[in-house]
Amino acid sequence: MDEAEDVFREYIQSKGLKFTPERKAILNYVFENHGHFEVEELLFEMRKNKVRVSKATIYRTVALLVKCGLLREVIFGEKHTHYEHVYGHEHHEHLVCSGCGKIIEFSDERIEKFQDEICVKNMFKPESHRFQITGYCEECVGGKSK
Amino acid sequence: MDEAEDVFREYIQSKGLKFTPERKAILNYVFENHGHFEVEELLFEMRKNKVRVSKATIYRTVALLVKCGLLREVIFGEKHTHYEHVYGHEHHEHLVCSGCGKIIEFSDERIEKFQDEICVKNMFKPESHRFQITGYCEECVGGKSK
DNA sequence: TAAAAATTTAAAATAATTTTTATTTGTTGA
DNA sequence: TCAACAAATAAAAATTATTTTAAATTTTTA
Repeated sequence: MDEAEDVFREYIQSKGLKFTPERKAILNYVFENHGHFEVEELLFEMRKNKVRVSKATIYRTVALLVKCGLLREVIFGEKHTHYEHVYGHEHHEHLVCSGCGKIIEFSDERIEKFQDEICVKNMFKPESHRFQITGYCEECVGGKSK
Repeated sequence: MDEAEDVFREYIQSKGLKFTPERKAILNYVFENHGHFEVEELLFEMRKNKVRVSKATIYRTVALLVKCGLLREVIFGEKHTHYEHVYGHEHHEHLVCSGCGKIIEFSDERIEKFQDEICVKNMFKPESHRFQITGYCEECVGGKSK
């Protein structure tokens, strides 16, 4: 958590921006209270604790956190963006249950090798990848609501 | 193309829906003129040829085409949904260039094996997957505009 | 052909996100 | 210290993609 703050602070400063109380508060909430989250949730969580920041500031700050590599966007098929921690978590992929919305994380070193192999073949310089499997989790198999 | 129409017609009828001229026209444009496309493009293309259908109808029809397995949604990191043909194309994954937006398709049988292995391990019933690599294509490496 | 059902259009509504505008805060230097 | 400049904020308005609504039209069926 403190180290995440260092990374953010450093990024902020390198861009000639300011490490404002709002940015600090958002960073704290992002890294103390959530795994995957959405902007709306974060806002709600902060409001609940009487920490008042505007929605626009959250959107702008989260964008900064993505840019400096602390967060990444994850798209689960809903209309709004989900975010997850990059800092302090090893890279992983997702299983998304269409029944109950549950997210199961998994990782496998073979995926990176794969990526490299494919990129070499296509003369492509990879920056990131996303592997996502959609289907039904154990509990939802059988009573498939969709 | 004709076969795609058969699939659609069959689906439509199996659901007790109607194979209207609008639906037929949209199907034709989807399968004659496009690889990847967006609703807005499709609308534009049809208007250009004086084929008049409302945007709402396109959205509704495209959703039907997804449901019956002729199309699938692909998310490239933009705010609007992209669609691609499933019918007549084998399954593939995407390399998305952040520089110029180019999409390179690739496929590899190992990915399906992988999926199955991971799903068994997690007691998950897969329905679909998506593997996408973001980065820079040959031409864009060097002059990285982002 | 009349009545019911489904579909269409166009406009309004919605949802997520971005932009604008006026205000606030922080900093700088005379 | 205080004007003046830059950056950041809140709140509201704007935007974009998509969905819904309501009214009109088409199709099907009895």
